[in-house]
Amino acid sequence: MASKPELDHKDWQLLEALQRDARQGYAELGRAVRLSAPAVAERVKRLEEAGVISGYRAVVVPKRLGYSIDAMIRLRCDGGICARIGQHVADIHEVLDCRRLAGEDSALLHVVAMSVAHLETVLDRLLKIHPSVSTTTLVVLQTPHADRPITRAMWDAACALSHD
Amino acid sequence: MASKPELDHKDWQLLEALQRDARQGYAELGRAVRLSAPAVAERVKRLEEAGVISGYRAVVVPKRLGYSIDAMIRLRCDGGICARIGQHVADIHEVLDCRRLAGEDSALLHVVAMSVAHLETVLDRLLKIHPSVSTTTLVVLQTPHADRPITRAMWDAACALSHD
DNA sequence: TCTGAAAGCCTTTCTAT
DNA sequence: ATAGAAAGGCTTTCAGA
Repeated sequence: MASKPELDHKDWQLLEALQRDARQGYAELGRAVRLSAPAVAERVKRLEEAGVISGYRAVVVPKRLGYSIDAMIRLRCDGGICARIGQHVADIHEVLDCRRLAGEDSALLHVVAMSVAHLETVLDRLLKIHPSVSTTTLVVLQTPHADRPITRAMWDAACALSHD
Repeated sequence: MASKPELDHKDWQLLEALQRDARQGYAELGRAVRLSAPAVAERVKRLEEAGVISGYRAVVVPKRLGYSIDAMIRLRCDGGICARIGQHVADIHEVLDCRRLAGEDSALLHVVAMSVAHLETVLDRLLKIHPSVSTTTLVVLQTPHADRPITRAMWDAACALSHD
């Protein structure tokens, strides 16, 4: 899971281009990296098969669909509950992200809601998971950076620090 | 920013399909939603122009590039610093997400690192922003859900609750 | 692993409804 | 807002290196 596949300069260019716009075609990508379309298609397929690229997603803006509230919810709960937190929130669709943590909090959720009343129903559902569950809700005021791309510059700098 | 554009069933089908795989072509989408390719292209363009779709991204897996550590960092700091937290972390590329919060914490960052030593250098850079900055680091053990799609089922249920 | 060629399909634009 | 038609471009496969 944590291997470092050998990515050359063109692989990085393709990765960066596809993070910028996943709908670019192979011909267009090929022009950008100076490779033929079939060569690009092969490289991209290899990146997918290596698990470096896990998919391609349209980015949907919840605010534009009426979700005016964006919140992060810190959860504390018993070990057994937290170990299965993903299953417990699986059918609460307002939970967009769910991470289990080591540290002060047991888990962290990213939640969207259409109103304060709606947020309240989500919190109620979370508290109903188990009596040991308690929550701290943090409302997002702004998101200066979301899902920034992983770039070659970033990777090179990190490798220099980790020297291996 | 928080309007609810009228999305019909086919718009939702397109949104869901593009969240599943952003590289599908218009012809393929058209077959799925029973619409001609030009009609699909127009609808997708409208969703983009309405800001419902803000872009298309390849999902890159940091672990597969050597980033073995995934952490959430809670920040506390003076108001003036936090108001500009996005700028302050802009050139710390290990920060993939940055949100300013209302509540116990002033901001929350999603950070990746290649090693504990690397994570330490990131923390040091964060603390160097200003003397008022303090951090709480939470290491991610697992991510049962990441960026779940926004679906019509979810939206319908939410609208029923918010009845408007 | 790449290029180049070829077939078939797709995107895009335009027209008309 | 959609379908249909047409031109050009694109994807995909295959051969050859």
